[in-house]
Amino acid sequence: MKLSKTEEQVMQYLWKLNKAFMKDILSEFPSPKPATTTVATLLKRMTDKGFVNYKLYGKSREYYPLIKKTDYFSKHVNGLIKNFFNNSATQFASFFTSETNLSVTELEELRKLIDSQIKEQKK
Amino acid sequence: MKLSKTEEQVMQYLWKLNKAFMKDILSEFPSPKPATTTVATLLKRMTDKGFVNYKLYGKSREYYPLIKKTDYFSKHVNGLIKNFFNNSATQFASFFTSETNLSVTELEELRKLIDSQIKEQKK
DNA sequence: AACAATACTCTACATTTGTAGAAACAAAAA
DNA sequence: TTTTTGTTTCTACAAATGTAGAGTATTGTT
Repeated sequence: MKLSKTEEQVMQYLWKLNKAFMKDILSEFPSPKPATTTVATLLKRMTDKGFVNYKLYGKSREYYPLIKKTDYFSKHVNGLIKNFFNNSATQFASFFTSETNLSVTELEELRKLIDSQIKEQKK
Repeated sequence: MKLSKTEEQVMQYLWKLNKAFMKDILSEFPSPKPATTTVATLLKRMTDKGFVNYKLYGKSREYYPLIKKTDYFSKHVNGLIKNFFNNSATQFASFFTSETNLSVTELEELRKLIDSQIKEQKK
């Protein structure tokens, strides 16, 4: 099961807030905000799909994500890689560095990251 | 305008083949192959959306992509980055290196890539 | 206690997507 | 030339998605 684009948006807010009531989510939306019922519907669907759960506080629900952003994401990215780069992460990386117009500073940062990643794994 | 998942699949084949008749595309599909009419519908929709065009050969059409894979893709990835990493490519890269379980060799390759990228940009 | 603000469920409806049959037609094969 | 095969358009239809009104319950406010 998968989230639709809009549901993903709501998920985004949930990840950011960790937990939130309707109104918190609503106030995250930029104008023009969707109708409350729209968000309610989305939350219901997301709950049905098993991505979200909630704690009851009286009548109100405090929603929280059931999936970590990174987890959801790595699935996502892996699908992407599989689909577009015949399953080669390096190929993807290559594409990524050349096409994502990172600045030199960013690239250097990235290299640092990779270095520590390498050290990490060589342990 | 955007391609749906299945349309993306067909696009994939088109990118691979450069140009193709119905049957070529059809034969790319793994079993169970979809009905020809299904693929026909998809191609029509893709043409309508402006992602594909064709050359007529008698009655048959030789389809070809109007968008380069990398172009389509960078848009895609940029959307992804925007959506999930508050528009920070470095954040994404960081995620990418730590979560995509690349091997040391792959990481080293990647570093090499970044290095040349840096050199490239410093010019 | 009466009212206003909230949150939730139900219902609804237009679009988009996945999938394919039926019909039309042309090119290739028999 | 009659038949078969491939290709396309039309039509169809169910599921998913985006969006929200109506109605109902609840809680905070005068």
